[in-house]
Amino acid sequence: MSERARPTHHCAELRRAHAGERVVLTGWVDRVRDLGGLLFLDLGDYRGTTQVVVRPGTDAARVAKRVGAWWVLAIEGQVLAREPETVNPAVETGEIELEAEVVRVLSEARTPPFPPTATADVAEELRLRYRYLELRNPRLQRNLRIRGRLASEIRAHLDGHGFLEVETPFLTRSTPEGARDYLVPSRVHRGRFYALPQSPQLFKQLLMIGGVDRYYQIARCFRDEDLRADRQPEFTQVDIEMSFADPELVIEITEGLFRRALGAVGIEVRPPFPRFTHAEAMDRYGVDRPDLRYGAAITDLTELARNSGHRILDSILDGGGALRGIAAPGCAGFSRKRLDELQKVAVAAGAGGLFRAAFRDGAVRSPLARMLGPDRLFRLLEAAGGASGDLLLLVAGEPRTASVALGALRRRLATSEGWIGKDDFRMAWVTDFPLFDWSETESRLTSVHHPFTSPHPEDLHLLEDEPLRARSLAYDVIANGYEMGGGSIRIHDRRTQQRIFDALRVPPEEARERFGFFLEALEYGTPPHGGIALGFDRIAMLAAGARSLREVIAFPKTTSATDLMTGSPGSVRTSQLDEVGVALAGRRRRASGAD
RNA sequence: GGGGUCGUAGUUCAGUCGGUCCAGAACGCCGGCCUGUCACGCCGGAGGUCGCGGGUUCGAGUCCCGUCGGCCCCGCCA
Repeated sequence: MSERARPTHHCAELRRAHAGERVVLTGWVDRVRDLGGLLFLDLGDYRGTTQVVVRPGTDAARVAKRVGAWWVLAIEGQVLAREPETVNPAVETGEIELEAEVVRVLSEARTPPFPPTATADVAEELRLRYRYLELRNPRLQRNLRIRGRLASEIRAHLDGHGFLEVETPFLTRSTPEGARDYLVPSRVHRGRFYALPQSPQLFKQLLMIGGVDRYYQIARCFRDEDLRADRQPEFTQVDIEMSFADPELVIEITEGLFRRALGAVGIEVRPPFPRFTHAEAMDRYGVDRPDLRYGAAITDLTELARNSGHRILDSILDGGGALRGIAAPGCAGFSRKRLDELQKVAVAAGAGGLFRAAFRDGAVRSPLARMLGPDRLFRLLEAAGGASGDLLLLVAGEPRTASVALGALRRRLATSEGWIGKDDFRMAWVTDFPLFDWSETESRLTSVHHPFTSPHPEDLHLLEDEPLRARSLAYDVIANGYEMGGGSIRIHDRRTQQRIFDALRVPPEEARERFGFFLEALEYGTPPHGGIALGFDRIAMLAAGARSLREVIAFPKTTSATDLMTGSPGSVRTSQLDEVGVALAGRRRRASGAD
């Protein structure tokens, strides 16, 4: 009688051809069907299940009578081909069963708070608290396997292109700009703090200076900001940097990476990906990460609409405004209620109002018809790429605002009208981002990308006088309306870097204090370099067809950045605080639970 | 920081206008019966801080205020 617990086969492996073999299976009890005499139990793991038959009166039966769901067993016995009338065609292993001779209980199990293999209707709060149980669910098993496969393919791709995987510190220092840092107090240096990296940005540039001319890392990053379905406080970037690179090289390597990694999980993307300048993306789609899985792009109709006789429209256009529109396919029959909803969406997105025209059966219905006339409305429809049956939605106003509002309508309609095919996957590049934008709250310029992004060489002369018109050598890679990553060619000379800090109004003493080491490094022979950082969790999320990053992270956090399983963040003893020289601000002390 | 939404047996939910609702169902769990089941079946049983605190009321799961937690969104996220 063998005492071994090591399986000879896994639970989805046995077939008719194994009949007669003596095997050992290990796994969880999925279900027990005790018929009083005969007892069946399904033994399984993430690969599948195998039916075990236990005969009455045997030693195996005496043990099997006790077991419950999710006990861990090793079962030794002989594989039997089932009689034709007892074959279960719904199960891969349904042609055989294992006749138990020895049932060993490796582990008993409490009844789980929810059935791990059927979690669809279970409150997420509960699933997160017992995440290790939910991980047994086939959906999460599949997602984790997709994620793991992506990581290994990405490594293989980059290794194959001469990139070296290098780790960079987690305990580093806070940098200005960007998100809030997670801080770690120093015990040795009271009153000083490490910051967890928001990205390995400076380190990867220093690796270029250090002669590692092709670097990558699948790196954890930390940002203490409010969360969303597609944002976690700690997340993973595929961080890539290379010396002597131009945007074309970065794009080529990245496209190859996506083709290989996504291809390995059954998603075909075909480089070269289409490209849009940031200005084109904003004008045509009203966002900097357009979803290309559906049409209804935005068209500028200003010239066709001039001198319409419509008082409001004319005054907007004469004042330098634009008329832009989208043709929503098949939406001509929308009810008054649905049109009102669209109006609300447009106004919430900044539009002053929403004009519309519905085209059906060679006729047009529109509040604009009386002033513009049907012929002009049909010309607008044609210019917007529409046809009979479509609903033309028009926004007049400041050109960019009009596009942003129409972009919001486009996204809303894509969801409500089912414009998105289930297996569509469309990637693209957005290039020529502005270098700066204006922060109303801080009354100063801020970097659109980050302060180490190279200005576009043609726009260097704009930095001091017209900085908001300056473009950068930054690029984003997008998929299905999500930003999948972004990168840039970096500044590699000290003087240009200084001009950027000046434009950002970073005080010289602060620049020196917080990354003097980096500015100094730039003075010791810096190769031109650039790279990209890809949002690995989002790649995995889209590859898995999931709607939330929590679906592709083994142990994710809630939208309030807590871990319901471990209870983090947790309180610490006062002695621990004393050790690191931290005192809680008065009224918070009790609330935080420190004791 | 703001808005929305949800919170009732282990789980998923129902619970009408505030009153036979000392809160029900299904699944799960426990016990009994059952030798070809595979969502086994049949019979029986146990199981509740209606998230928490306060208020209104003769009476609150239900109404009001506050608060905690999950999720979604805006701000924020170079």
